[in-house]
Amino acid sequence: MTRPVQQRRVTIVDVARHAQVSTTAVSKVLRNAYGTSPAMRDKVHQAIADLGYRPSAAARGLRGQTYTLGVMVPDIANPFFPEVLNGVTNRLNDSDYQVLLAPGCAGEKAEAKTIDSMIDRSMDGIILIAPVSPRAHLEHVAGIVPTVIVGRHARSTIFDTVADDDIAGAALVVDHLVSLGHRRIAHIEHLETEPSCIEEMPNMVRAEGYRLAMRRHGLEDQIDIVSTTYTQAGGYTGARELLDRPRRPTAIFAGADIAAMGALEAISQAGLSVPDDISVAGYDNTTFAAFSQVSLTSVDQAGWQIGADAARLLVERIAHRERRSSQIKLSPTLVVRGTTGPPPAR
Amino acid sequence: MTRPVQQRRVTIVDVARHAQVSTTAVSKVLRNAYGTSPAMRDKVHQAIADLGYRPSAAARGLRGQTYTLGVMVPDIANPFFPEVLNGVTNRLNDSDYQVLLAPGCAGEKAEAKTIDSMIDRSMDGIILIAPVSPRAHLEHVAGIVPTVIVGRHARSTIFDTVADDDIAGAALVVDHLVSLGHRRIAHIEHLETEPSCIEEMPNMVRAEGYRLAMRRHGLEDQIDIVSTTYTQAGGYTGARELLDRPRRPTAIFAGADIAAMGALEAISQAGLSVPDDISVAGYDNTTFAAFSQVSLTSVDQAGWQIGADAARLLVERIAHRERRSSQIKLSPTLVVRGTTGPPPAR
DNA sequence: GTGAAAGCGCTAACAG
DNA sequence: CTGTTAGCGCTTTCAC
Repeated sequence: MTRPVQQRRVTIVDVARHAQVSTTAVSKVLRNAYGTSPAMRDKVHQAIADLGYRPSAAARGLRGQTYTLGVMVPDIANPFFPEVLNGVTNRLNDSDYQVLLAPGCAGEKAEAKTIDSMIDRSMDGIILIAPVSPRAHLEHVAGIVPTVIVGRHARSTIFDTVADDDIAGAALVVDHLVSLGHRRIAHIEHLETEPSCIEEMPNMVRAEGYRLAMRRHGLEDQIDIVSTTYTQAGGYTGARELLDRPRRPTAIFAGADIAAMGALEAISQAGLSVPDDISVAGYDNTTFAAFSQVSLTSVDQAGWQIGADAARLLVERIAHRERRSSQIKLSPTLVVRGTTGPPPAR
Repeated sequence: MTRPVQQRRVTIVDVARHAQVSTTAVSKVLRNAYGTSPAMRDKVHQAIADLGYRPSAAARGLRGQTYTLGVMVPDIANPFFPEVLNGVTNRLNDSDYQVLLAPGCAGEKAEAKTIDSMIDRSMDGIILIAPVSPRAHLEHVAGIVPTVIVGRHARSTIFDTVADDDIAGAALVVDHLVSLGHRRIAHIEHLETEPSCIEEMPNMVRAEGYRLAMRRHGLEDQIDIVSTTYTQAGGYTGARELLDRPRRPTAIFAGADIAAMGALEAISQAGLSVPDDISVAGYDNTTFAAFSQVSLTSVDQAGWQIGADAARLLVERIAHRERRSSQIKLSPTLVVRGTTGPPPAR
C-alpha cells in the first residue's frame, strides 16, 4: 500500500561511502568547517542529496551542537506572546536553528522543570520569556546554556536581557488619563506568587510605574491597586472588585490587554458604559485591542521587535559566549483608542 | 560572583560509581525496567538526588527514547490552537514526556521542514495539527515516528486521527440561520493553497458541510462562498467582498472565529450593525467569541478535548506501534450568542 | 587538505 | 537480580 517502513536511517557513514570520502569530511562539510576543498564539498552535497541524508540531532548533540533553540512561554493563551514568538522565528528563519517552544509554565517549580528539560535536550540556547525564577537560578542556568531573558528588569554579566520600559509605559497611561481629567485611576496588577524576584518582573515594574506616575501628578492618595493575574479571569475579578468600591474609580489601567478584556466584560455586565462611565486602558496592544468593537487604548511594547532582538542576542552569544552581556530596553508608545475618554461629570 | 560554570555534566557513570552499582543498574532504574531490586532502586535514587543527576536526552535518543513529543501548530496566533495545546499538555502533565511545540508552518514546504526537524530530533511521537501535506507524505512520516493527525478527515492504517465533525458543525450553523429566516447565507472559507489534500482539510469539509446544508434547505442557488484564509485579515477581506455584492447576504458564516473577527470589523466599518443588518457566525468558540462585547455565535468543537484525545492516542501508539489505528470524531455543538438574529425585514 | 580512531552518555544484548 | 560489553551517529583530536 504505502512504501514499507524505512529500515534504517541514512547515516553519515552511508554518505561517506557513497561520496567516496571519509566520515570526517562529511562532518566538516555539514558544519561548513575549515579544511574542505570545493571538489569534496560538491561530492558530499551530491551524496547527501542522492541519499536524502539528514543528520541526527541526538547524535550531534552528544558531541557538538543540536541546532535547536528553546523558547519558554509562560502563557500561550495570552495573545501578546505569539507576537514575540513571531519576532523570534522570523529572525531565525534562514538560520540553521530550529526553534522549539516549551509551553505553559505556571509557577517557579513548573518553570524550573521546563528549563531543565530544555537543558537535558542539549539546546544550544534558550530564550525565557518573563520567567519567575529567582535571579540566582537564572544565572545558574545561563552558566550552563546561553540564555536571553525577556521582560525581566535584571542586569547580569552572564545573560542578556530584552525588556520594555515598563515604568515609561505605565506613565504613558497615567499621563494620558490625567490629561483627560481623571484622578481616581486604579490599576489591575499581576501578583507575583514567587517572592524571589518581585522587583524584576515586568508586571511589578508596571505597577511601580503606575505608583510613580500617580505621585508625580500629586495623586498618591488615589493610588488603588488590585492584585489578580494577567488573564481574562483575573481582569474580570479585579474590575468587579473595583466597581464595588464606595467611590469607584473613573479609570482602570490593566497591566495587560488580556486582563483589560476581562475588565471590559465586568464593566459591561455591571451595566456601565465605556468610556462614558469609566475608562479602560491595557498594555501590549494585541490585535484584540485594535479590533474596532473593542478599540482598547493600550501601550504598544513592540512584541515583534522584542522577539527579534532576543533571537539576535542569543545567536550572538552562542557564537561568542564570553562577550559582554547586553541589556536592550525598548521604549513603548501609547495607542489611544475608544476606551478612554474624559471622566463622567459628577 | 555567581557559582562558576559547571565543569562537566553529571553522567550515569558518576551515579553508578556513587551508588556502587553498574551503569546498567542505573539505566534500568531510570527507565523502571524489569530486573531491579528495591534496595538497588533506593541506592540509585539516592545517588541521583545527591549528585543532581539528569539524563541527557541526546544520549538516550541515540539508543532509546527521548521522552519528547512534538506538536506542530499551523498558526499560533489563532486562539483556537492554545486550547488544543492545553488539552495535550494537560493529558501529559504527569507522564515522563515533555511536549515541545514547533511553531508556524505556512505551506507544505515549511511544514515538511518542520516535520523533518522533529524527526531529526528523534522525537518519540508527534501530533500534527491540521497539516497540509499530501496524505502519502503523512503516511511516510507515520511510518518513521508514531503520529497523530488532528483535524484532517483522513483514514489511515498507520496513523491515528482526531477530528471534529465539520460537516455537522457547518450544518448546525446553516440550520440555525435558516430557522431564523435567513436565505442568503454566505460562507468565508480558508482556501487551501496545496491541492494535494483538499478534500481532507477541516476548512474544506466545513465549506462542503455548508454546501450540503444549503442544498438540504433548498437554497442551492443561494450558495455563496468567498475564499480567503482563516485569519483576521482574511475574514476582513472576505466580508468586504460580500458586502459589495449587488444583493448582499443577510448572514455570514465564517469558518473560524478569527475570520469572523475580521468580518465583524469590516461590517462595523461599513456602518452596518450586527445582527440587525447582517448576522455573523464563527467556528471554534474561542474565548474571544464568548467575550460579551463580541458575543459571537460559534460552533464549539471542544479544542481541549481534541488535544487530550490526541495525546492519549499518541501515548498508546508509542506503547503499541502495531495496534489498530483509531479515528476519533467529536461532535460539535452550537453556541448561540448575539451576532445572529432574524434577517432585516425587506 | 584529508582520514583513522577515540569518544560523547546512554541503552540493549548477553553472560554470569 | 546484576554487571560487562558493544555500539547508537556524530564530532574531534591528531596524524598523515
